[in-house]
Amino acid sequence: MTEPANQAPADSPWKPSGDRARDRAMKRDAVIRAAARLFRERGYHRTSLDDLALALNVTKPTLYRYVENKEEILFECFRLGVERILAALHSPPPEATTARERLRALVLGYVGAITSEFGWCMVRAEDQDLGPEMSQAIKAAKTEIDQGIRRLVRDGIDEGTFRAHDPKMVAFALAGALNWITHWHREDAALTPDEIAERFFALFDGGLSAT
Amino acid sequence: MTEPANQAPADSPWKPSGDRARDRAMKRDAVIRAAARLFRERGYHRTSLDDLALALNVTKPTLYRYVENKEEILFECFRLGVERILAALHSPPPEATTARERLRALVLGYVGAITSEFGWCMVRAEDQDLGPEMSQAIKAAKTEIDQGIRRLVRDGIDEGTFRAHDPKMVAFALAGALNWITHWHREDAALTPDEIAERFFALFDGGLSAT
DNA sequence: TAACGCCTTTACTGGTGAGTATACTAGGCA
DNA sequence: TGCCTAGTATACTCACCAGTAAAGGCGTTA
Repeated sequence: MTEPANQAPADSPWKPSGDRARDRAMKRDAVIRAAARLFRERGYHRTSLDDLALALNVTKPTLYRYVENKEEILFECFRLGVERILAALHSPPPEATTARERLRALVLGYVGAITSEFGWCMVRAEDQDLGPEMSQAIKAAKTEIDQGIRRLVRDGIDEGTFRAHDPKMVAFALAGALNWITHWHREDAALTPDEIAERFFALFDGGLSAT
Repeated sequence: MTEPANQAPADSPWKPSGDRARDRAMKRDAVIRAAARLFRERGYHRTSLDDLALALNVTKPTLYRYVENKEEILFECFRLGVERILAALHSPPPEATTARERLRALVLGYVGAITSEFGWCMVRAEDQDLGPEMSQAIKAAKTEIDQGIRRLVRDGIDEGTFRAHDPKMVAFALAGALNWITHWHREDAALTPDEIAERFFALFDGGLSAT
């Protein structure tokens, strides 16, 4: 997730003092996180860079030292959120051997990501707001997640753990239910992410499990 | 849904010829529908009223004869979509007696509404884009739907038809899965709305049903 | 034909917000 | 001491867009 703090060749006389590079990275990170929070509160289009700068106690031109443009901020928010989901998908805990257990691990990780400050950006960010390359990257990540869920469902059916449902519809339904959490979790945070995940899993598990 | 065509007192000499009033209503309707399609394609903020006017072969000031402002257009799109869902919720077919059957009817109606041209507006329209009264109305409608689903689930549990799940979480999961359809149905319209509804219902029914 | 009202257009205003040119400040280094 | 660089601020430009003022057709009615 975080890049190595120092990208200059080690022997370069220009090597920044290290503190500086770390400062820069931290500041950039603060920009992204503050933006994620504002986007979640007000939406992308209703958040101006002046608003964002104000929230960080700086002015707009300062932001541009850490970030190319507004699009890049949105994209980074998206990326940071989605990476957590991909991690949950591709690195299930070693004790999760059956498809059912791997699905449970995925749901736990997914809910964690979606309830993070980046959840909104992952779900509500519209591809339209991004240039073609970034939009493409987002679409690819979403496809990867979708295919991963479908495969999990298919594996479960092959194993005999799950009833024969249409994997595509199950994947869509599950992703939808999970993504929708961003719409209600802020106002209604009665449950912790893990509690939500367990209940969602129980519901879908009941719908999938054989007998 | 449609107002009486003529709101002037019947004895008024100003009574419009009837055709005129019908024309007006049809034109207004065309504005709303065209807007719904554009919003779905490009998003609300990326659709200018000039775009909308162009799509209708008129110019922007013309739109303002049929509509107060851009907000009202969005609100109407939302309203038209949500009314279908409320209808499905409050007027289940008479043969649907058990909670399970009423839930199935709701899912069918919900999917129909969400796959309509107004689906996008219902789901993606951000309250933030609307003034306080309209935003309030939208929130009220959403709450009504949410409470309706919860009650349906609770009824099913009371009847013994459904297993004991947390009704709130079930309602959130179901609404999320259904709302999410807008995100994939346009590009992936391999199934008809009714087919989608049946599969979604089967999945949730499996998750809910006692044994 | 004349007069009225409805619909539409052309041509504007005003505000907002992304992005930038330029100048100022402070710390590291000679 | 004086220079260089990173970081910041002030003060803009430029485009876009919601909404409007004013005037030009056009059908209907008298």
